[in-house]
Amino acid sequence: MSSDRSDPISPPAPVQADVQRCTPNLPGFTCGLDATLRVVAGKWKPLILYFVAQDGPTRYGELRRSVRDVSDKVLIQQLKELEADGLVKRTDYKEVPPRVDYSLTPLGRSLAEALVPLCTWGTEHMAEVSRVFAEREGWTRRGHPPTV
Amino acid sequence: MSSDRSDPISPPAPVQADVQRCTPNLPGFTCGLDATLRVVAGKWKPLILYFVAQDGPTRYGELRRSVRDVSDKVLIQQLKELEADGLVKRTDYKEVPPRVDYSLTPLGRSLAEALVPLCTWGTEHMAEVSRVFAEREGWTRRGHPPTV
DNA sequence: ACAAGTATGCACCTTTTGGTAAGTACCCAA
DNA sequence: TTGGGTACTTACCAAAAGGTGCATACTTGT
Repeated sequence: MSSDRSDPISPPAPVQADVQRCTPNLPGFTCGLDATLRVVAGKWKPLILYFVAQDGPTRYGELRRSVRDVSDKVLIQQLKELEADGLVKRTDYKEVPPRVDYSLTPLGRSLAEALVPLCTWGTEHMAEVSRVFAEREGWTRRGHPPTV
Repeated sequence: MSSDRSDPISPPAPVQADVQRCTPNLPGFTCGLDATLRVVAGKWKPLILYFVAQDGPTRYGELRRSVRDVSDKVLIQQLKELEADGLVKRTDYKEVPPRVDYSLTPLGRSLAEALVPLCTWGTEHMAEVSRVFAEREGWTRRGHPPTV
């Protein structure tokens, strides 16, 4: 027991309290962040939300062309999940060459707003991140994402 | 050709301009959101960032116990990536029973702050999300995440 | 002496995710 | 008639992501 754990080198213990503690629980998740992550997990979901938030009701084909490099299968699939999670609303106009569009529900809109800081952060630190990524690997860890 | 595209059913065209448009480009990514997502992608990364942001320098074992259900392999791996991306700093005290701790770099701290709205959103809408998830599937799509 | 804790590394394997390509049913323009 | 566009669906696959379990080297507690 000789040693106290007081360290010779350790930093001045920042103790940042600016980031609030998550509120624990509810049936499924353990904290807010956890809940959010489950809903936005999916390669294109944040982008989709962002797109629709910007453009308002968006037709499938339009979305398809905007979210570059996404395949039909996956786009549809993610849209379905977003719909099932109550974030987007699908409107089928029952027209003869099919016409469908997607818009955000109030819930989806609020999530899109919560994504803004992430977008801002990325924009502000893109140079740094870019540099780090560049020296690390052979780029494009896998055909890289869209254009928003 | 008969039809103008004015729709019979469409909603009042919300046109939400509150969500700003992403600033296009830089070598690798296409927008800020894209850049951010690449860095925080990983099942436990946001949680790790959040944890360390709250607790300050955190020892490996401590983190391991906090981020429940994560395996050593993956935790280490994600920590390495976060370190390589300049978000966390690893400090090895070179002591004899190994002692190491992880803390956030300024960059990491700023990201953690950008995550706050997501945490808040999740907390506020946990009930809704929870309900939807509940009726959808056999719960725990895969042993569910941690406690933060 | 032996179990446990410390911070990893490594081999192997399963799950998840995403992608490709083709098909559907219907319309319009060339 | 052929070709293109609309909004999907399905079957089949490849790759990424994550998990399990064992090993290391050394110390402390029992």
